[in-house]
Amino acid sequence: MEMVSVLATRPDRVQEAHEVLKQAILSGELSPCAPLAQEDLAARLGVSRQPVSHALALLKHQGLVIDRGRKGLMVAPIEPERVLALYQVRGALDGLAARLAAARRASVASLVTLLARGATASDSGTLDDLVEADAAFHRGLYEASGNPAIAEVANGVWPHVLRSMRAVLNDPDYRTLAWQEHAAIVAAIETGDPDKAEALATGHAAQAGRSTYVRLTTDPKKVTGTENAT
Amino acid sequence: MEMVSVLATRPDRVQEAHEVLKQAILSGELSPCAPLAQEDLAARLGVSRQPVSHALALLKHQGLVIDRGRKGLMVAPIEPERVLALYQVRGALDGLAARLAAARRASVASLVTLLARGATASDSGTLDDLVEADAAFHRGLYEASGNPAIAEVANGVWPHVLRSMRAVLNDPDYRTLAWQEHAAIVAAIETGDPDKAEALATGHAAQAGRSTYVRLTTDPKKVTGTENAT
DNA sequence: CTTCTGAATTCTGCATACTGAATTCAGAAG
DNA sequence: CTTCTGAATTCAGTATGCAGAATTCAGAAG
Repeated sequence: MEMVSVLATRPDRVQEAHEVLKQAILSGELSPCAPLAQEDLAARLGVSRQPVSHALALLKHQGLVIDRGRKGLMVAPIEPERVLALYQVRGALDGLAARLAAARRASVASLVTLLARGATASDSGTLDDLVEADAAFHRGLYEASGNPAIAEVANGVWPHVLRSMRAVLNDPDYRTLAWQEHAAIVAAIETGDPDKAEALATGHAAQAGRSTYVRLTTDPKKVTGTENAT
Repeated sequence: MEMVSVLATRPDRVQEAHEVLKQAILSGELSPCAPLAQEDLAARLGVSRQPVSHALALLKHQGLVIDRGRKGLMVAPIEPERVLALYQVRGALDGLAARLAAARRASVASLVTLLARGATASDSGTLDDLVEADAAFHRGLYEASGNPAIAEVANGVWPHVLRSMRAVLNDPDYRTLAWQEHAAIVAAIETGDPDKAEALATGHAAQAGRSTYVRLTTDPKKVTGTENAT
């Protein structure tokens, strides 16, 4: 007789710290290159240093936090070249997902819904809404592929992408283009054209990568912030 | 005046535990579904439970270790479907790497060396040599791509691939085929044919994935072991 | 002989304490 | 005024200790 506490599931301090810190980094609340002192973070989160240490180790493994010589850790800087490289990888993953989805004639119902949400967010949403709508669409794409490993691997890439995404989504022109491309991908999937779907998805990522790269190298001030968040 | 201890670099107990446990899992020394008790592992490694706990958290994040209900953790089982899915992802990454390498006309000198090593290992090497030669070739491919993000992301995939690789590499016929395909990829890169290089690399991964899948579903005994290692 | 109940055992997660190293600041020498 | 040396401080890593939860085993009831 097992009493699996499906309810009353406590969020695990390590996981909680991990999530909070991750979000803080992704949202920019913790600026790139911001120093990360275990004691300080532990105090802010109301826990001891131990779970914080665990969480930082996870973040380091993810590449969101890097070793600063010996002065402990710091939030990883956003390097345009690295972001570009990651967008290329994302392109390969998106391409595979789109190809598989088209090949298996996956239902595009949920993707269409996500397209609608994106259109709405594109017009009258906050920046956070836009970012979330974009991420949600791509998650939907991964799901439509039927290959769960794609989403798993992509989970390691997206955090880095999200950090720089705010920069491009500020551009209304890009927003429109992005969702047109999203729609085209869905159309190709619905048609059942794997080659086209893959090409469109890969091209979309390449386009997004280039736009982001330009933004990052043009407005370096947007990513060079060094001040701490409260 | 900074005294960076480039020398006398102590391996960090957490990192050490992580590496040791990871290797133990990859080599099969720790069988799939083997229970992992912190105390036990700590005693074996001669450290306290803390670094072990950290290392296990990392492994869990990597998917090499999973939560067993409430009975702590256990070595992740090898699920054929999951391996197949991962091989598909690997194919996308390898394809991208090969494409980029061909497009930039990367030097194939190191890859040729790796091919030679593979041929040698294929004839007169141990299983470990074969696995290492294979992994080394693909690392070389990622490096030739000039995109460091590929290797980073692939690092998350390969551990899972390596776990099941021993199964296929036992087959002499497959060994020969694999290194023929490797050679073909290198040739396409040298020729500077991105499309061909990508297709060959993707195809190679697909082939390897299928072979592995067949092996795993045919000889389930090879991956169902439950006994502990000393 | 099977089953239910309760107590002991085991184990993980978290906190606190300690150690060792590295940075930083202060004071003295040039 | 600059620079070098040494001591204090800060901080990460590790170990140990504690508390909560769950499993398991033993004993009794049916």
